[in-house]
Amino acid sequence: MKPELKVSAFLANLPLFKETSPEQIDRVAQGTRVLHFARGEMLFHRGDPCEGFHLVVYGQVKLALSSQQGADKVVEVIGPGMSFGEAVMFLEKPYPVYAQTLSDSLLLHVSKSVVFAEIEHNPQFSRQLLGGLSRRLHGLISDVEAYSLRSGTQRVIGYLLRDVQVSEPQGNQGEVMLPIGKGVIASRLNLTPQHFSRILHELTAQGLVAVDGRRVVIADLERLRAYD
Amino acid sequence: MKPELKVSAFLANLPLFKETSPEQIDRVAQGTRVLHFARGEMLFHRGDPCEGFHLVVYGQVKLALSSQQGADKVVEVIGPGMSFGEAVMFLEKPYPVYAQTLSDSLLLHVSKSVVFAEIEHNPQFSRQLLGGLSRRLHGLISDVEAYSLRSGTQRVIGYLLRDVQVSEPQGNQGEVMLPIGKGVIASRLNLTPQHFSRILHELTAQGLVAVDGRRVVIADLERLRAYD
DNA sequence: TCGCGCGGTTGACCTGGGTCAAAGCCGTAG
DNA sequence: CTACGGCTTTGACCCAGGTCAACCGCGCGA
Repeated sequence: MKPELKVSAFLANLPLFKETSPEQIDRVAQGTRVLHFARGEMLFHRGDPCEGFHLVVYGQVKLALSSQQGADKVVEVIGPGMSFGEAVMFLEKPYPVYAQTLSDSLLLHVSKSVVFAEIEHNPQFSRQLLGGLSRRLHGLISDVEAYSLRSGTQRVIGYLLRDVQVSEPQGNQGEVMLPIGKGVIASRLNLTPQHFSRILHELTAQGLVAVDGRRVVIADLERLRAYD
Repeated sequence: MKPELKVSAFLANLPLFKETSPEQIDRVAQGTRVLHFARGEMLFHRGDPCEGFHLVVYGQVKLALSSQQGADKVVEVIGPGMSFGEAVMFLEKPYPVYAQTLSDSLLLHVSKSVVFAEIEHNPQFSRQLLGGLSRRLHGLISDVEAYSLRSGTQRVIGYLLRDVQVSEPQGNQGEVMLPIGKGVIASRLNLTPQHFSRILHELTAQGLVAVDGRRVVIADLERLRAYD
């Protein structure tokens, strides 16, 4: 299989291109590179210029801010099927965050020029982009909401409830497999690792959850939702 | 002057439409209503469905989150020439924030349908929208950065430095006229009014600024920038 | 097998900023 | 002029969450 075909196939499977015709996908594929990164590699630093946007085929990428005091803050964790960096592409500014893989990852990089060309004569694509940016924006709004008017415990509960797999329908039990290390989740939730650990401990003490490594069993979904 | 002409004229003067042709503007004007609000009026509540987006001709609008405990959090203050609500338009979700005027305001409301129609055959317009959303997104990222890794004092300083008018070029003095009440600014910066007041007091005590009602004189721009 | 390193946990202590309460400080409508 | 209501400030106190430091436990490479 030729590399370009593989790229087209990858693109076609991504949500962003689900309404895009094969010919259009082929055009985009012309400006797309396949990238392979090992865990912990840096995709770009804050301040780097932006040449396009990224799509995750498999693996995980964290977007984070770093302050001069060495304290980092994870803004977002990007998983398979998701994209990042579109917004930066449309401004004349450098990246405001850095990006680093959390596990070995396969990414696609779509160049700025082909995106701009596609916008020019493909309204579907524009709509998809607008939808994607809007979704990200909403996510950030709810992050701001969480950071400003919810306690650490409430943020942790919110995080667990978002990803919970309910065991039986209408059941009061559930389970979450944490997809990433606890330190990363803590930072994502604006907590120190210590504080995160303590919150989990406290929830355990109250019989709401049971933690075993990365596996979190929700013992009382009802009470967890009602937590004030 | 016919109302539609007035609408077209308003639209033509807004940044969002600066690259848009008169015919296109006229089309958009078909789906645009002029709205007048007195200070303190509610434009929409959190949870309301979204029928289009808003543009501010004159006046000020705050976008804010309200929690059940009655504590509100101002997400953004929108001034003349700026728009809001575009992102919500592209999702099937209701407004995540509420909007309220901070002063008597003249707004335009552009209906969803005319925006979607325009996207269909006007790539310039799509690009403008993408640019606008991207700018908003960047703003939110830097808000998140400020909230998570900067102290209250640093956020206040950042706010002052963003809007400062330097008296003489290369001067070490400057001045800021606060455009809105201190309580609103405090909330915008994720501070209580009390804390905000104390910070200003502290900066005054250190000889960095002088506060007189809504007028803030920056006495030592140098040292204020270097504040750690 | 051992040792080392990293991610996570625990404990003790501290502080930035929130809370509650009361007192100015205007501007405006009587 | 006066009184009332909305901001803003001040003071006293408190607590969620951060900091510093030690420790644990598991996986991995030599």
